[in-house]
Amino acid sequence: MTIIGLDESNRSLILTDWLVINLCLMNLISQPHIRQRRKEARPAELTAAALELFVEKGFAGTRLDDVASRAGVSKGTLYLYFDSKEALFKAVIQEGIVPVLEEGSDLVDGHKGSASQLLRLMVEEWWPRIGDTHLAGLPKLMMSEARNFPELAIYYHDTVIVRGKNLIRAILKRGMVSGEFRPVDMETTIDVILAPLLMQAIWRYSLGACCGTRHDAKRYQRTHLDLVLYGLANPDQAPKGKTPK
Amino acid sequence: MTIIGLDESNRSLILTDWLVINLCLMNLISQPHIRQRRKEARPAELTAAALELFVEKGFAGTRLDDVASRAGVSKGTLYLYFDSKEALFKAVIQEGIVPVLEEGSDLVDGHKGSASQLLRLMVEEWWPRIGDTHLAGLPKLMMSEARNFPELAIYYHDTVIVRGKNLIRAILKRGMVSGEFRPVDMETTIDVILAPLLMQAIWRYSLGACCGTRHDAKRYQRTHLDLVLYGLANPDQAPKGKTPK
Amino acid sequence: MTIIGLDESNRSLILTDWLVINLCLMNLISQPHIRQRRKEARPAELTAAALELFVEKGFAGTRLDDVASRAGVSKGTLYLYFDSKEALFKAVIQEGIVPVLEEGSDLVDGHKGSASQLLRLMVEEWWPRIGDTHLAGLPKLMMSEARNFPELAIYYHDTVIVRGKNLIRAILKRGMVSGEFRPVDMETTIDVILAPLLMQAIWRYSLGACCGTRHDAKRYQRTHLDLVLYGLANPDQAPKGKTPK
Amino acid sequence: MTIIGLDESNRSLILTDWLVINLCLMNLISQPHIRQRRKEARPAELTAAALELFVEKGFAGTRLDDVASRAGVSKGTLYLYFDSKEALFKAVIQEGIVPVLEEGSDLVDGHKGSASQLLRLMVEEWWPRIGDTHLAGLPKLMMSEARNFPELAIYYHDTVIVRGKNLIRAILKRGMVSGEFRPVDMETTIDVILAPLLMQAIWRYSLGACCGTRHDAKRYQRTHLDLVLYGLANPDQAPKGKTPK
DNA sequence: CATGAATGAGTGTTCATTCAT
DNA sequence: AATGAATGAACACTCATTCAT
Repeated sequence: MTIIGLDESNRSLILTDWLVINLCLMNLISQPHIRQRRKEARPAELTAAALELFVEKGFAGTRLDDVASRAGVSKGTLYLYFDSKEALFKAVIQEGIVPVLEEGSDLVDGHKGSASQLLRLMVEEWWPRIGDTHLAGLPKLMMSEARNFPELAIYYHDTVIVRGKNLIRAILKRGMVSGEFRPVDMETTIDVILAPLLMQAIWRYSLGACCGTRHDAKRYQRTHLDLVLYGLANPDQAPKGKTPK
Repeated sequence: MTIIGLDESNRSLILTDWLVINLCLMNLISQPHIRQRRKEARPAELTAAALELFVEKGFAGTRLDDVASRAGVSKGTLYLYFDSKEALFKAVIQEGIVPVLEEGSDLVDGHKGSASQLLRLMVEEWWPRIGDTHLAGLPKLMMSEARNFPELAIYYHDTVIVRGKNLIRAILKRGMVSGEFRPVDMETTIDVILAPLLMQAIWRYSLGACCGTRHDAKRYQRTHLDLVLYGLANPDQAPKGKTPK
Repeated sequence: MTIIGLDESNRSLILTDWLVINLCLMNLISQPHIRQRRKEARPAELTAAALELFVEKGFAGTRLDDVASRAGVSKGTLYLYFDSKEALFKAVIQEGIVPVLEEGSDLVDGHKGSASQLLRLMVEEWWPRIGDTHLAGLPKLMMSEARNFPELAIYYHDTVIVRGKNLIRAILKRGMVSGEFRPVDMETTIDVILAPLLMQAIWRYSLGACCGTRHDAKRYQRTHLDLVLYGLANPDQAPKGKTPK
Repeated sequence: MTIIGLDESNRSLILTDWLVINLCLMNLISQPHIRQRRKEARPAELTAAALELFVEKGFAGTRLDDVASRAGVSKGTLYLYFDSKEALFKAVIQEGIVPVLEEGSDLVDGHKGSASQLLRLMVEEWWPRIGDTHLAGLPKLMMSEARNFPELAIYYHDTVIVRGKNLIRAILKRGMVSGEFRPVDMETTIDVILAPLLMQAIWRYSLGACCGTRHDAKRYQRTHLDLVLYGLANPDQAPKGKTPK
């Protein structure tokens, strides 16, 4: 196709042109720029397709044929970019977790208001940036496959979980220092606060996809925040009878 | 059976006869019992083995050979009791969910004290009865495989999830009626309260099994309860400055 | 069951009786006469069941489970009488071919009338004695499995085919000697005469069992005989314009 | 395709260019052709191998491993072309029955001579075209497996048997109309005439393959024709004392 | 004798991986 | 770079055979 386009604009090719062409063809038809652009997009297209299928069927239940055809390429092509199914899996995980936590960190560092406001901000931002994204499939995928890929699980843990918890820890610490939050057991509180967020993501890609009584994400988060902020509120300081903000 | 019939029709046997008979028949009778017991125990042994492996590796990743050998039988034997891998999976799920929710329901109905105490009781009982059991693998398994077995997911949802939520709903309703809990959005609150429990179980059989910074279940639950009860406490009623019990 | 019947008629058993009984039981409950009779019938019941199934599904396609349950026994019992599936198959063949050819031979030897009449008699007797019997399944079975059991095929060939051909040969010879039949190539004629009989049997247990436009066996045989006798009739001798008898 | 498009738009290429191109591309083009040819030939190679083995061992007794290795490929390759063992079986049957009956029909329609000659021609042609071919295994295979594949048996019946009988019927009708043949029962006569042909094919792939006293096909057919034509000859018309031709 | 639970070798089928083009 | 035909190891499932009872 490419070649046809190329020669359609050169109806009077002479021998030298042909030699050039042949040289190109001998390189197994080297790809012009349009292809080039796609070529760079390929890995991302493949991991995107793979993410969806891994999340849906699990690692072992996913066929590379399906991944390839969902990405619009042949199965062989997949192996140009990934050495094995496992390598693809790892790429899916690693690609999925890179970007977001940086922003969270910036958010925390740059924030000027109260810890409550910051926590609210974090939770509210989590939904559009992760929870409502395909990225939200990652937690479910990682939970499902952790024991089949322990090293990867550790990597995920250290890169995502630990850093996510760091964000919450920073907020809690700030709130407790300022007296806005009552003193609580730090580490377990972090887990308890995060659990509903994670469960929401996991649910969405598991039971929620089957027997979904439509889930109102916004309401769920509002309730979550409400409960957590109430639960953290320092009774000695906060004005009584008022919802903590 | 034959033997039983035989002694029922001979009521005039005296002790010595029985000794003779018993000695003679011992190797005809006693071993069948062992066999019998084994035969009846087999399905449970197999589903137990299967549960462990399904939870660990996922459905597709589990080899029936492994299930069989973990149960101490050959692969063929497995097929005496289950028609297919899928049938085994379904049996694992169904067998796992039968027993516990009844007790929960009784607990709620029979409780005399405050809603807070009841909620505390529920959460505290959940751990030894489910969370600390192999049954706790079920949520993780179901989350992982829901989309591969949608009908089963619906069954699980209706049988376990819905009924579990009913328990919490009953408690919340009681507390809100009595004024012990402040008014909150019922349905989402239920989910938010349950999420940390479920996450704890899921975690235990996923990332927790790999990168477990030893998880202190008791402390986690104490914090969870603390946060929830604080968060639900009715500020108009509860004595200020005091941790809700 | 047997035992129950036995002790129901002896409500006042004393010790010695019990010793006798126990001795019997130690022999693993020796079988009374009713059983005995069945015991002798067992092999025949089993081969009968096996014949049907082998004919229907072929050797490899037949499950011993099915054979046993069609004969009303358990699979283990089958192995009390036959060492292996192959042994059962051989028994089926051997049992099926024993009886009939003797009679044919007697028929030929004792016959006084014309060769035509004898041939007609043979063909007509073939139907009720073999063709309309389960035995007619044997040719189909043997054809199907000959190459899987060459030695058995040779045995069958020598025992059935050769002897069957001998019968026809004797008749043809007699007819040719007497001038009733015109001279023909003996050996191939025998085959050509037998072929429709065999095909009829084979058909019945193969395509005829599926897409049977109801097959009128009598008419088929009449036509066969008619064609053969016409075809063999000696034009120099037979009264012209008259159907040969 | 690319290459073709390329040269279509370059009509001014001269011979030398083409030589260059051909040399360069030779290893890009010529080998695909070989592949292509193989790829298209594969199904036929596979069904050919399968036919042999199915005829020899029966459907259930044939291992796909053997089919594949007889065709010179691996077992997996077989599944690129056939969905299942059963699909392969059906392909074997369907592929085997397509071609020959058309010719027979043409033969009958175009024939000018006597019905006897036509019948002789049909029978004589049958041997080199079918009887002496691997196709002759089909009847044996179909007989053996009819009851395991009833729908296929019906298809075979309607496509092969019925049409084969139509050919004979047409000949008989012609001969009876012309007075060449005496009046006989049409339908059963067809069967009786065909039976020796079919038996010959079946025999060849069953007992004949084991205990073959070498079978003289030509002589067998001559006798068959001789007997049939004598048997059909109209005594009112045919010159007496003369073998019908 | 009779049973049927247990076995494990064998086979149909799938699918990750390779490689010639 | 891309394809897809080919491979073969792996696994679900079957069934002839054994054996404890």
